[in-house]
Amino acid sequence: MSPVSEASLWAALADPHRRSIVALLLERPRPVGEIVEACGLSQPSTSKHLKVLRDAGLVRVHQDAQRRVYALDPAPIAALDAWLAPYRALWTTSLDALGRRLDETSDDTDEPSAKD
Amino acid sequence: MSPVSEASLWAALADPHRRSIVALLLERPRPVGEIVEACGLSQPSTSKHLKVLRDAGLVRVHQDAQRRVYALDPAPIAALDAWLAPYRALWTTSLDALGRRLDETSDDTDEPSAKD
DNA sequence: GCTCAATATGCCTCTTCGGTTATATAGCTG
DNA sequence: CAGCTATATAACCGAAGAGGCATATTGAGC
Repeated sequence: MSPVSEASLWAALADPHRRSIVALLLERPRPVGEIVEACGLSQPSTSKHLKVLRDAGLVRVHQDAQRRVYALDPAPIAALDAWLAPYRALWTTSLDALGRRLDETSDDTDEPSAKD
Repeated sequence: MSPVSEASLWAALADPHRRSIVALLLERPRPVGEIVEACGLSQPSTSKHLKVLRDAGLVRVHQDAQRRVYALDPAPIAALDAWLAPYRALWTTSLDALGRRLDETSDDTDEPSAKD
């Protein structure tokens, strides 16, 4: 019944520009032109990103004359939240248990930091 | 705070195999061999995925003889949760406000619920 | 020190993805 | 209907990513 696969949801959000768009639409629905301007991308490129977001079910379109107004659809993000749920226990409930786990497995003072 | 870029976190989780690995490690820390078997991938490919996860800060390694035992690190996932926070309001607090928004912009009848 | 076991890396290929330019479509306006 | 505006789609290209095979590395055991 799920109209969109979780895979396409992750794939959609993997791109930083698309996350920006999603963030923009969190504030309020916007027509394409506005998104183009805000993102600094070309119009075709933006349209493609919007298509990916549409296919992932993350946004909905409302046609208003020649304008297409995009709005966020919360459902897929809620699905993300659901995916996250089992992990949330790691830093809320049993932080100590995990702490022990990491502790006994850390010999490695490595920091993968500063990649990007 | 987060030593690793959000971008690499998303990129890491964008791959379904890597999400599988993360899910495996949620149950318990595992050596590479076990992950290889569970994922059905080749050992080199698995090692590469593990490197990506390491670079994203999602996993930590504990060397045990020749074995490398990988364990989940909750911090980056907590960061994901933080990212999600502003959106969470969409389906918890102001569902009605958003409902109106979607309503007036709906040309498509959708169903929530989406698993992989 | 040699060999085996476990894991990581290098190299190569193939596909996917994101961006660009050019063009098509649809609605408005005169 | 002509022309303009707003957006989508197509064709193309270069870059990145994921998988496979072969090989390097490292620790253990004899």
